[in-house]
Amino acid sequence: MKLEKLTELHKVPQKRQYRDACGLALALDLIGERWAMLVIRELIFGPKRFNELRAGLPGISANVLTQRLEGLEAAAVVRRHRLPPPASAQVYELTEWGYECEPVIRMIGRWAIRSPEHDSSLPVSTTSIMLSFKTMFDPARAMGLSLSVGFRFGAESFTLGIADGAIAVSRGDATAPDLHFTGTPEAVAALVYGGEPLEALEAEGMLAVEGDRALVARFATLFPMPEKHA
Amino acid sequence: MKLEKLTELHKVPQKRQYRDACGLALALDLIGERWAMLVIRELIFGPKRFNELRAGLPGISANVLTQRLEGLEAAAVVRRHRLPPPASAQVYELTEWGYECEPVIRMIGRWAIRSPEHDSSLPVSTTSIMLSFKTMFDPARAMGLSLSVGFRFGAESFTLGIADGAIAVSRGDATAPDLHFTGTPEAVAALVYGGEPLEALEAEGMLAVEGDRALVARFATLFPMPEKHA
DNA sequence: CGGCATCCGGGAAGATACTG
DNA sequence: CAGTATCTTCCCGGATGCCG
Repeated sequence: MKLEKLTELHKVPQKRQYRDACGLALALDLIGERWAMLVIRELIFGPKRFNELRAGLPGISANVLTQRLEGLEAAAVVRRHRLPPPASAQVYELTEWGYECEPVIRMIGRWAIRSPEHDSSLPVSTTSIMLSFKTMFDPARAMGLSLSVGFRFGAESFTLGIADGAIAVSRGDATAPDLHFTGTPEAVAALVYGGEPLEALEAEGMLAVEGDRALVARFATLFPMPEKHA
Repeated sequence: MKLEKLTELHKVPQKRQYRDACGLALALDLIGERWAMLVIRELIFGPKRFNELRAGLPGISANVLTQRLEGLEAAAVVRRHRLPPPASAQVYELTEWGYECEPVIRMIGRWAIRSPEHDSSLPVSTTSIMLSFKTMFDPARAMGLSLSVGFRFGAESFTLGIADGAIAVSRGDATAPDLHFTGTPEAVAALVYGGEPLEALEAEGMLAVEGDRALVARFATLFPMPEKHA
């Protein structure tokens, strides 16, 4: 072991902190590091394993993800479970308090999306697109509508339900959905947010739809983008 | 000019970005850098000059503040004004869209404050304490109450008004307030959030109060701290 | 494969000094 | 007062490799 290593043992790591009683400053100490909020986003719909997280966070490196998970665990935002053998893997899950920052995350996204910088054609994770439905849902446009929609992105599937002007999203296959989409998150985003015609996306093989096509059109209107700010 | 400088001119600065269509990721590109949200916080009650910002952000260095202001200006969150001569100074002000992230900032703080890590005895800026009143205000506890409160922290003064279960805060001296506090933000925090007795704070010379003392006691109950998460 | 440690290069943050 | 210039330190990102 080198000498510097020994001296490192003596100094407390002393994570960079704002040391401010303000709640915002504390929040930034807890979840303000690069990637931290995106890790939380990826866990919004339930526990994930290390490489599932990586898949939803293109560009993060393994060591940084490890550090973030350690930091979020220390902050009591994330909890780590060991799956029983023979799976011998770990899963990461938001704590109850961690789940409570979902409204915050949605509100930040809703604010930012009004920036002229926003480019909805960029890649998007499966969690992002499903979370965006909760963020952008307009209850007024769903008056009297009740439906269930299934989504399949590769091996992942989600269920979205709308009833009484409320929306719910969860992981897993829908049982007898009114609509079902199979494709990429980007294709679904192009349909709902980009105004791409369904026919074009189907023709390119980006998206496959089962269900009433008029209902698809209706569905795509339920998530209006707010106006750009200026 | 050194050779490295010349080569720097050739490479695009290429700010680190998430390049993700998710609104949250965009938000973090815009205001996710260290100190950025705290700069926004400091501007919530109106324009400030460079050194006024520094005063509310203990620990920030001048060059980092310069960079943040440049970044926030590029993101259209902050606007820079040149005051007319002879003042010849600049002020920084949130854009209309920038002001719209106040609810987001308050919500983040409200979430974070439930962390066991929270320490309300740490130093706090004048903006933080005044913003915290808007964040923590409980309309139910202010039923039937209508009052105006003045605050003076050194050269800065604020006015807080409560009426019809709503709260308003602005910069400037209150005209004929029901209560008036003179002292430090920390002393006010100790009274309202720390449960410190008014007498102790007055005896130590931390806080001077004008107005009905029973009303001070009532005022201090209007901002309940949420329970710690676990 | 999943998770973590290590090393390295570049760049952002922090501290201090300095200038118009 | 309002920033720049410079230097150091630390964090991030990528690559590699270890270990279960």
